[in-house]
Amino acid sequence: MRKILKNENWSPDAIDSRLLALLDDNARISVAEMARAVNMSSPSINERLKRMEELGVINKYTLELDPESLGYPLTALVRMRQYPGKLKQLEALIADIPEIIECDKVTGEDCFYARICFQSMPQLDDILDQVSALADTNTSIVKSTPVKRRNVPYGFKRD
Amino acid sequence: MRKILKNENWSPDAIDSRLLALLDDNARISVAEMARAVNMSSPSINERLKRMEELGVINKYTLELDPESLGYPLTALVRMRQYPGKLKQLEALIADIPEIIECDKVTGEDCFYARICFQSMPQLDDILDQVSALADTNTSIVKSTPVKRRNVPYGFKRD
DNA sequence: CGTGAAATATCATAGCA
DNA sequence: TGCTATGATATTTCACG
Repeated sequence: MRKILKNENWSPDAIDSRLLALLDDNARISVAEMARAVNMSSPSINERLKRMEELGVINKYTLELDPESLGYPLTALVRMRQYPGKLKQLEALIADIPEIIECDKVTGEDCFYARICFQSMPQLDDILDQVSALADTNTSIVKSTPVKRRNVPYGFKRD
Repeated sequence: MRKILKNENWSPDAIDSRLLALLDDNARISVAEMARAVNMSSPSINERLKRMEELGVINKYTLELDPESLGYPLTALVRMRQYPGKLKQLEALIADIPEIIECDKVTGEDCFYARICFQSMPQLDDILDQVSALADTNTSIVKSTPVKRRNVPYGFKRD
């Protein structure tokens, strides 16, 4: 599953799109079942998957875990702006806290946007205390999620 | 893979954690290979997976696609505050734009945080124009991603 | 790119510790 | 919860259009 080249001009055909949809829905579906779904042979499905993996279109097959079941019922979105000279330290701290499940460096006033999942308010407080030594923070608690994380559009071009 | 009950007190044991790690890394790994990795039989691994699926710990097996390969090299994080009386319309619009790959409703001044992937600046402009009819927006462009989206911690409790 | 067929590996279930 | 054994499926490779 190593990316062989940056393919600027690849685009899925109708079959690829359907395969991606099937895998998006359940990445453990068998090749045989996908083959049946699109009326093709298993070997050709296999080749298509290999191709998409090697092109880097498919980054990985993975799990979506339920945070609540694992004891993390709450999520916060935190904007951070590091204090002068603290950038490296802040990046290291962020990478080191497993409850920070995503962090982007952005343009504009706030430098980082982080997504933090937490078990209780005291735990969030503890994490924010650590971060506050290195950055100004602005925290919002997630009340609901109108759009759950989904993949980029992968339907074939019908322009 | 239907969630049977909200299990407040479940927590993975050492074997479960290793299985989750294997699946997190590659959700298409065979049951037999997992069994080998943890020195157990395939049927018992199968049962553990079923249990975690039914408990709702494992939400789904899915794909991680590479946005760039699919023509979406850019990401923006947008904070939105809807205009009076426009909440429902805004939520409908957000759900309808496939380039908005995630959206949370939060406490505080800004009501929504959205993640938008886009192909070009004109496309982002177009999307923001649509949103701007219903809400104030504040947009940041992602420059880099120090922590890529990862799952909640699932190592077994070693307190 | 696609296929069919055959060797190998895997999965699912039943029966039992 | 776990194991072994087994028949049914799935995967993968190959020669070929």
